[in-house]
Amino acid sequence: MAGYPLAMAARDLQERIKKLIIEGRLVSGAPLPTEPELMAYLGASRNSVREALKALQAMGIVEIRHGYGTYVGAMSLAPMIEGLAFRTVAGHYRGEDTLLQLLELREAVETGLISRLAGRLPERDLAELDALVARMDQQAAAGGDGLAETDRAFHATLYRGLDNVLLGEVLEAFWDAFHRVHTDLGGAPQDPKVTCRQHRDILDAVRSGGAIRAEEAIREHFGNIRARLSTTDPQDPHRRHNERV
Amino acid sequence: MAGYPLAMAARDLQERIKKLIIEGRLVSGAPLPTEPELMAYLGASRNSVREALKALQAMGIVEIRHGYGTYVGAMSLAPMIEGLAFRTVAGHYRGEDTLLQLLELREAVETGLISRLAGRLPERDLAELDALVARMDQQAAAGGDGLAETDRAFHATLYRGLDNVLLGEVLEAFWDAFHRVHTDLGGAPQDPKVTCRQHRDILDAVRSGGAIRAEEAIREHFGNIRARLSTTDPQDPHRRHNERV
DNA sequence: CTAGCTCAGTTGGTTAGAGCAGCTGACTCT
DNA sequence: AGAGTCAGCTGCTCTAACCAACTGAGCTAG
Repeated sequence: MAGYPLAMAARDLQERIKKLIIEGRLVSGAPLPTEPELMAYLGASRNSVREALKALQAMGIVEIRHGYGTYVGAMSLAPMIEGLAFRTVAGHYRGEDTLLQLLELREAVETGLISRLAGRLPERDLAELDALVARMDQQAAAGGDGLAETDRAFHATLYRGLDNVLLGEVLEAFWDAFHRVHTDLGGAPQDPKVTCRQHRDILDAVRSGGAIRAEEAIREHFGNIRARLSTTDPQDPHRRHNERV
Repeated sequence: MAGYPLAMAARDLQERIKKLIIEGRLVSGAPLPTEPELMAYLGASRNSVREALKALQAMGIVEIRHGYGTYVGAMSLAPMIEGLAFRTVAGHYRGEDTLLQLLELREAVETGLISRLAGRLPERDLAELDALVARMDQQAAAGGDGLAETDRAFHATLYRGLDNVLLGEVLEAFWDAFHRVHTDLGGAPQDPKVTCRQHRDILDAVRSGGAIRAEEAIREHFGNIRARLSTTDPQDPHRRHNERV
């Protein structure tokens, strides 16, 4: 309609919108043109524009707010979590050990990284970790509410010391994906007390500076989760099925 | 239209299609219902169904082939590469050191993992790595064509020894994202000879079993790439701009 | 004068129907 | 029997209309 090759629109539309963001140096949250404006600019129908936006939204590149506008997305790793989670669940229901694989991925990466942290964490982070373990204790003593969130925070805070935002996000994404699939599949929750003690062990090891001891602490932690996994992972994963995928 | 809540269609459509895959135990490549069939099954218009499919396609969950049908996707980490690459490019053009961050992510993870491989790789893999380094030598002597692909294969083969398919895919995804962004941004290619020697060093270290030496070899390799990065990363990244992304 | 409500206008969400484009497989003509 | 053709599936794009969510200006009541 506007002098374009008249074929293969969809794929290109996404690229052109991306280009718009790149070349405009747009930061997350910056407003994008409205749908009618995009139609004019891209020379495509409303429909095609919307399909492109939907795809970009799925990748976290744009954010669409009904009745408000379209904006540059947060570009978090949320889509990656989504993808990993689905992939894991789908594989699981076909009888593959994908959840275990995901756990091993976390274990491999975290054991590899923990030794670089031993004895190198600033007091400020250590104090924060202390507080988190303390809270964990409380939550474990009570029903165990909110324990997962504290666990997440612990790992996040731990690897913040590596001083790489991206790395931190990736690890959080792995944690999220695992946790989400685990609960969606109705996996058995950990024993709060054991989990708590293991986190304290990790913190102690990192504080005292022993790289090898830290690695062992992490490995034991994951070993515990893994044990729980296999006890509740019968051949027929049909048992329970949540709405969320 | 078909007795459904009459609101909030789009988001749910994706979930329902996912559910279709999960509950059908569909493997990658299995055919999905056609658009008209999905319209009937989901009780939504063509347009909404297509938007949902587009989003799922962007996540690698379905694959759409024009004139042929819709199929369950490969669920590879390709979307994650896409997302990472865009995020990196966008940040770069806003003056952030995202490419360096991505490289450091790779370095952190790979240095963490290499020690677990030292002395543990089966002879079969070592031989394959030998062949790859040899090919690298050839390609370095010639113009340097195909060197990148060999580099990729080297890293992929190396971490195959960790015996976790998912981990291997994640590392490959990081490699792909970095390589793609680096070339798209017109970064300076490595010195083929240096790269070649460093890969041989890594292989030697892994073969001889020295965990620490292996780590050092990896670190030196990445240090080299990093040095190249900073020499060609002026304050104004405007210099060149590719079509892709 | 201000606090709160209302409503018009903007933005995205959904539907409908028509026609275009790529692929397959059976049918036909040589 | 083989090769070309065409009917029919498939997904792709467009147009046009209406629905639904949100904002903000303006009005009303206190």
